[in-house]
Amino acid sequence: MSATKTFRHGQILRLVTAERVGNQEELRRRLAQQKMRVTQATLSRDLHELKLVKTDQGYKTAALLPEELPALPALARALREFLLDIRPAENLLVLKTPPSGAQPLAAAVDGAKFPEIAGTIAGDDTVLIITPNRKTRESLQKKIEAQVK
Amino acid sequence: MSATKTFRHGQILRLVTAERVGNQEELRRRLAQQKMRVTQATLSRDLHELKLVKTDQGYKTAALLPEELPALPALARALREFLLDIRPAENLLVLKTPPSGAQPLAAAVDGAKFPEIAGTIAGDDTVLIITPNRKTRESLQKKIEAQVK
DNA sequence: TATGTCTATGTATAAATATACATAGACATG
DNA sequence: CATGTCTATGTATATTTATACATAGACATA
Repeated sequence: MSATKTFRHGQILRLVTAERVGNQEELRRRLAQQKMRVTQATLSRDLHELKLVKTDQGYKTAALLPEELPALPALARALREFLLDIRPAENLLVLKTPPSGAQPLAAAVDGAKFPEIAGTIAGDDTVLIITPNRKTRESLQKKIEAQVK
Repeated sequence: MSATKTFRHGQILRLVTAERVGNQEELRRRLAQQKMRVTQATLSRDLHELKLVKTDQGYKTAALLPEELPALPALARALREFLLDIRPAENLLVLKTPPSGAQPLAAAVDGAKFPEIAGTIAGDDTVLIITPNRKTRESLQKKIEAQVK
C-alpha cells in the first residue's frame, strides 16, 4: 500500500469529521484543494475501505453501527417482552402481543430464521406465522414455547 | 398520512432488521411478496424518512450514529490530549503532537471553524495552520492558548 | 534481466439512488 | 358544490455511486 493512499484516508476522515461532505464529487474537489487529485472511483473505494456511509449529515463512520445480534437470544428476549398468547390453527400460529408489540416481535421471529416458517405478517398486536402444514407448525410451536420457559 | 405508508414503514423496518437487504429494488421485491407494491422512488423516500443508511450489511438506522459534538469542547479536549508545542511563524502556526496525533487534532481545529484559518495541513505529528497574515495568526494563537489553560 | 504477482488507480460505464414534475385523493372552506 | 391545499405516489430522468477492465509501478524471484 502506497503512503499516499494511507495519507489520503487520513485526510478523508479529517474532512468528513470537520464538515458536511455531501457526495464523492464534493469530496474530490476538497481533496484537490489540498493537491490530492484522485477520481471519484478511487473515492468510492476509499469510503468503502474506511467504512463510511452516506447520511443526511454527510459521511459518517459505520463502525459504530450496531452489529448483528445473536439470533436466538434476541428472540427469547422479544418473546419474554411481548408474547401474551400462542394460538395454533392448523398450519398457522398466531402470536398475540400488547399494542405495538407485533412488529418488533415479528422482526425477532424473522431474525431467528426458522426453517419451518414460510412467512410472517405482523399487524399491531398480532403476528401471524405461516408454515407449510400442521406438522411443521407443531414443530415450530414447540421451539417457541421452549424459548419462553 | 395514509395508513398504508405507516404500515409500509413498519414492514420495511422489520425486513431490514431481519435480513440483509442490499438495495431498493430488492426491498421492493420483498415488499411485493407481501402484496405491498410501490416503486423504487417511494422506497427511496421511505428510507430517507426512516433515517436508514446503506451499509455493507444492508440498511441500518442512522439514528444511532454519533451526532455532531459541540465544537469548542472537542477542541479543548483535543488540545489537552495532543498538543505538545505551539510554534508561530509569521502567518503560520505549527502545532506539534505525539506520533499520530496530528490528524485528530487537525480535525478538531477544523471543527472549531475559526474564521482566521485559511487552511490546515496535518502530517503525522505536526499540524500546520495557515492564516492570511501575522495579525490573524496572533489572534488565533491567543484563542488556542486560552483553550489549553 | 525477464517474469510473475500484487496493489493502486484511471476510464468508461453499469447500477443504484434521488428528484422534478404531474396527478390523484382526502379534507377544509367559501 | 367549486376551489384550494396537502400528502402520497408514479413516471421519467438526473445524479450519484460502484465496478469491469486495463494498466502502471513496486517488489520478489528464477
